[in-house]
Amino acid sequence: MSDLLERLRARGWRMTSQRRVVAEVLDGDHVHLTADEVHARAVARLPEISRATVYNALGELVSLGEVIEVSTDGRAKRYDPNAHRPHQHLVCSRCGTIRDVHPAGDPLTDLPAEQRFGFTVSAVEVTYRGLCPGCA
Amino acid sequence: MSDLLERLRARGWRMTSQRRVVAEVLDGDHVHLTADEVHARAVARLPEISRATVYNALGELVSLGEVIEVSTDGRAKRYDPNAHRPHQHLVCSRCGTIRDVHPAGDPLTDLPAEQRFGFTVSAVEVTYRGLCPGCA
DNA sequence: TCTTGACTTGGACTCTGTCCATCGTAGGAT
DNA sequence: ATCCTACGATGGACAGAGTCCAAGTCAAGA
Repeated sequence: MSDLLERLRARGWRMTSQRRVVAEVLDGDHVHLTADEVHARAVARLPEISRATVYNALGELVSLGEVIEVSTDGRAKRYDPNAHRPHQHLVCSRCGTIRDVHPAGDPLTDLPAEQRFGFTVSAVEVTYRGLCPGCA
Repeated sequence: MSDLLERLRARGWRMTSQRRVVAEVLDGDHVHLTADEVHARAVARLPEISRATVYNALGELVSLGEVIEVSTDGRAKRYDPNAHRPHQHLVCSRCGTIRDVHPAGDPLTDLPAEQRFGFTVSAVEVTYRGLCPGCA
């Protein structure tokens, strides 16, 4: 069904019912679930799936570049399946809602050479914080 | 001695030996210690100080706006006393070193209205990732 | 110096995530 | 269709980071 499952199979990812469920749970836009939330939704479809398996599958999806790990609050990491289009996050400070945003321009070039301290900069994470319409 | 202690006292922050030590440990530029690191350094000066007290003091310094909480790695939060000048962070992906950087321009204005989903955006966090000179 | 409310303590507890020995199974080989 | 086996799943113990609480202590104003 989903491209994600197709891509994973094509890359030789051994398919199990557990992995399929985890990948399916992560399908969609503006999805930013914690590992426990993924586990809870997976259990709804496959009651005996364990936490360790969910953590394993998430870790592999991240390694494969199919899912991005996001830590917006210093608590649980969240998993974002929108990995194929560079984007940033807009987070509500009250309720924690997260939206993906796509600003113009490349934030990487915003850091002038004299501010790089000799670092080789290869990525930028940007998090916009504020209140969502429901919490304002 | 430090402005920080003066400001805290002026704002009616009840001064104790424990709080003084925590504030002193956080003095300086490019300081980004975890709570446990702050505790370890505090213990060197005040052997009986407890972890809970360090957490309490750090939490209050953050509430007072004197220290910024930074989560760059999804592990322990780090505490940055450079709270009075807006800045961003440059993080080494290998060794974890953190530098404060001050790019030109206001990153808040980079997010166009049609990308705000009705949010009232009030802050931006930017983390540049790469390799430091020692790890490159 | 006294008093009192705020601060500190340390241990128990929660949450998030990792590790490991054992069991089960996907998928290639026959 | 069946068999094999290496890879994946399981769940319980463990670890790291942080919070909570009841009891004891102390800073600072009266």
